[in-house]
Amino acid sequence: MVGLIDCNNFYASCERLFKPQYRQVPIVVLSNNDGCVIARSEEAKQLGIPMTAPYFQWKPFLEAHKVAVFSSHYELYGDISARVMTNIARFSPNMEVYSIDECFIGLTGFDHLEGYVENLRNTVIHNTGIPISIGVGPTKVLAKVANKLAKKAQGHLVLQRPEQIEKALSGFPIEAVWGIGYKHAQRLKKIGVNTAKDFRQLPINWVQKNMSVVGVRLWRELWGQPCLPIKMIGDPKKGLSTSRGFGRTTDDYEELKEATSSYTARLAQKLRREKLCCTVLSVRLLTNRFADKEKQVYPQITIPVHTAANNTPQLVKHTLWGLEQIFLKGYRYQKVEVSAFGLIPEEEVQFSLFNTYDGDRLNRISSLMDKLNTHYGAGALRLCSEGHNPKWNLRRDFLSPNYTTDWKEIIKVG
DNA sequence: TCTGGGGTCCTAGGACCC
DNA sequence: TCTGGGGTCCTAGGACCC
Repeated sequence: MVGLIDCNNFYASCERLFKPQYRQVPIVVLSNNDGCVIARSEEAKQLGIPMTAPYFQWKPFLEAHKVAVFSSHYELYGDISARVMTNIARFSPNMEVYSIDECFIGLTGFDHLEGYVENLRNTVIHNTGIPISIGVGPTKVLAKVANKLAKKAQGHLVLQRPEQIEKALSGFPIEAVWGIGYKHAQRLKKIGVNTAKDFRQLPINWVQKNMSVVGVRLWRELWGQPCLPIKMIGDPKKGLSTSRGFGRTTDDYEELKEATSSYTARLAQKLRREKLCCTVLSVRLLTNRFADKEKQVYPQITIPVHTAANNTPQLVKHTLWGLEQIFLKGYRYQKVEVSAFGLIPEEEVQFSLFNTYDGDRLNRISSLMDKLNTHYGAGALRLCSEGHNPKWNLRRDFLSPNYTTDWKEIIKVG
């Protein structure tokens, strides 16, 4: 048996944790750049605010209904997440942290599951203040189903007996099944498949043909045959990327250069934090997909890095070269995306036969920059090519304090 | 003016090899 | 007249997730 635990309205719950005055009020949390709504408290959902509602469009509504608005604050959420996961870990030897607010636990061989998960739930809520829900089933996909149903019930649900599972699936909308996205849901509904039970009744050949092995695994999992194991050790990262909309569009090459430099610097920093070097970089420009009258282009380039690196100056040199190759005049761009692939641990870097750059020196410069930026604040020291006063710094107008990760901002009582 | 950002996995098709 | 077959690697694109 598998349990899926997730935090209810996680970001909103985190914001609420240290602000009792927001316990009963609707809360929304915005994406980077305060672009759109990515988390809502129960009260905000009741008001009918949809996920990814653009903030600028919904601002009047939010104000009218006195909805508390927060910018996303990943330092805080990451820290609270770690607390929740540490608490859960004590309840199973087998745990996969699936995302910042979700994890699977192995429960095979456990007795009295109902009571066990109820106790788990109460303990986590008591120790962290974050509300959670638990669903248990014979497979991951069924645990997901149970979890969704648990939210509507008393916070935990165990699906075990076949007739119990069948009943749950017969009322479970196909688009709510984990792994069925918008496209597949549309296609399935067209042929009369509206629930998880309907999907399970489809001939497996049809599923294989139309939805590949991914669909087949899903189908089997719904029949209680585990195809998705609990992964205790995360796979090594395949890639890292930094991408961000400008909050407007631009056709100015110099500005795109600054944005590319600045995003590459962030990417390099992320690599260094993870002690990884990359052997491949990619740069992509994107026009504004919402401007349907304008011509859309998404030019992209993949750039080899001959000696794996993670120092800022060298990576910037590569991405700026890439930008030069793909830049098309006459379009208004809305976003730059810089990614790193072919990641290898710093200590395993092989030097290229044709190595011509002074890696050591550049690495020392980068680590010095990291130190100074940690001390004086992000962006205190940066490359000239990042520009003087970048207009694409994150907009975070509604940021809450670093309650748990900065002594200066610790909450005061009394 | 404004519409997230960071990931994963799978497939098809092309290039290349012997 | 005939124009292999089996393999690998890479890339682009699609679909999905939180």
